[in-house]
Amino acid sequence: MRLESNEHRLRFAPSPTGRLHVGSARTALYNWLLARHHAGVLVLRIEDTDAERSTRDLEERLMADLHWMGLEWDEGPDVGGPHAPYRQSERAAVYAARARQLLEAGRAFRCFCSDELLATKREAQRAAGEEPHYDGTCRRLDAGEAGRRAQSGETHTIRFHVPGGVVRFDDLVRGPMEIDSATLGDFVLLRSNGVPTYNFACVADDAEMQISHVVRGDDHLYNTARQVMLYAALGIPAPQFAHLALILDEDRSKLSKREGREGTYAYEYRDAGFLPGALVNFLALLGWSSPSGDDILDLERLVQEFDLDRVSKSPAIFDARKLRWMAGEHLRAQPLEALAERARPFLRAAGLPDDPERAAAWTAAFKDGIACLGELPPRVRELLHPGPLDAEAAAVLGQEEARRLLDTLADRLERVPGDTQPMDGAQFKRLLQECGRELGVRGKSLFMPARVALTGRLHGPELALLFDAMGRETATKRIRDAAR
RNA sequence: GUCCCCAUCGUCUAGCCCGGUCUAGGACUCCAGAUUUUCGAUCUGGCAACACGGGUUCAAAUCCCGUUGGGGACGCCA
Repeated sequence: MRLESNEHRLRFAPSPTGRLHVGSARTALYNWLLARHHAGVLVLRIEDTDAERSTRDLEERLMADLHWMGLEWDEGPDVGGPHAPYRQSERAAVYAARARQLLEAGRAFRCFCSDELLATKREAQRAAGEEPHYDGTCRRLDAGEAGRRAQSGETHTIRFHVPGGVVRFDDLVRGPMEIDSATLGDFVLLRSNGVPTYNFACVADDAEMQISHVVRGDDHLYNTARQVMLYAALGIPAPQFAHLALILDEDRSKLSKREGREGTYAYEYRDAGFLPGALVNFLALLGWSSPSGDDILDLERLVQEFDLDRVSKSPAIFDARKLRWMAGEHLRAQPLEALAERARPFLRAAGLPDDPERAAAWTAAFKDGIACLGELPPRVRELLHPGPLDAEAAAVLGQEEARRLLDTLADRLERVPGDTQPMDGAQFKRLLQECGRELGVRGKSLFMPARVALTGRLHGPELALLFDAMGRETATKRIRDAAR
């Protein structure tokens, strides 16, 4: 049962009460990275003690979102493992045993205070400018008497008897921490329905599952103090803790409070066609930096370089612009074929033809200007069905010289039989330049009319790519139409 | 309100632990130029920060204290 001193057993312990949040995604990523970096183990534990809000469906989505990011776990509810079950709702016996242990040792007590009474007291304390917490009423009850009341069916909770004094622990990112337990108050271990609370279940499970490092957001700092006391009372050595500074929204509030706003959940990035490696890369850099100073890092390098010693103590703001840039970089780093394959579902979903060749041509044409695959279909649609010309574009085609050029070009295109001599973008470009030479047109006044004729717009990808993206037939027709 | 945490360009950060090499480096954004075809693409260049006040020291972004600012926690949620 003893843990090897340098063995790393990490865990990610989400509660299935919502989709995977980007903040949680980062926590999951850091845990995963640390486990992989140290050749350790990652445990996925489902903290579904909140029966009201937890659902199996959300649990599955959570796992799907983690998988999308490329994060795998070694032990968990789906894959099993030596410490199964990995769902807290299935581990009641573990918590009951621990609670009994604490009760018998006099480190916990039964509390018969009602919810309403507690709420009233909290309000009063708050109004008096005190830190609102449990006032210890039932702690003074006689244990035997309390036991009898419980026996007779009186509803009660089990609270931990906070011993007082200063709680100390060494945080791997923050250094030595000291928290005065007087600011904590006796907290609930088991609810009146017998279900454990977060802090209790967490400690019982981390201990049982031999977790060596707990890496989580620093909104848990006070919980860690509670948990450290629990470990002590239980006579179990505590794991090492590392508290991550939170990710903040652009308005500097906790990111996880921005429920309902765009870009809050991991799946939104998947649905928008971001490459998972891009989100992972971005999240990794929100609070950690590579010793190399590089920004674009793939999973392999992340695993190789990641460690807690370069994790930042100060909170980071989620900068959607930088993510966009980074996503584009990852997109462009993909081989064209692979990217086109990934693009097909997005084309299909947009009601566009999704055959491999056309997908490849479109992807080639537009990949430089997009950050995610979801941005591809609108561009393809516009290519297929150009809108009306704006004044500036119309002016380009209004030029006499441009018309003559396009007319010549159209003649050439029509003269070469398509089936015997297929033509690609590069050849088209040569043909265009040939026409230009004959008519004495070059530079902007050569390429711009062709661009407008083909797309109806002044800006866009390179002409050769555009030609390939629409195909010879369409291109020829558009050049001819524009020449009239 | 009480307690805790944090503090380098607008943003992510390097440097801070082991003071001098920092006239503070990189990246995103923005701006300019270049690419004798455009661009939200590419390349090059530029703007831009050690929150403030005290110490300590020959010397402080780096160490200490305070102020200010920001964030978090104060549940039978996690």
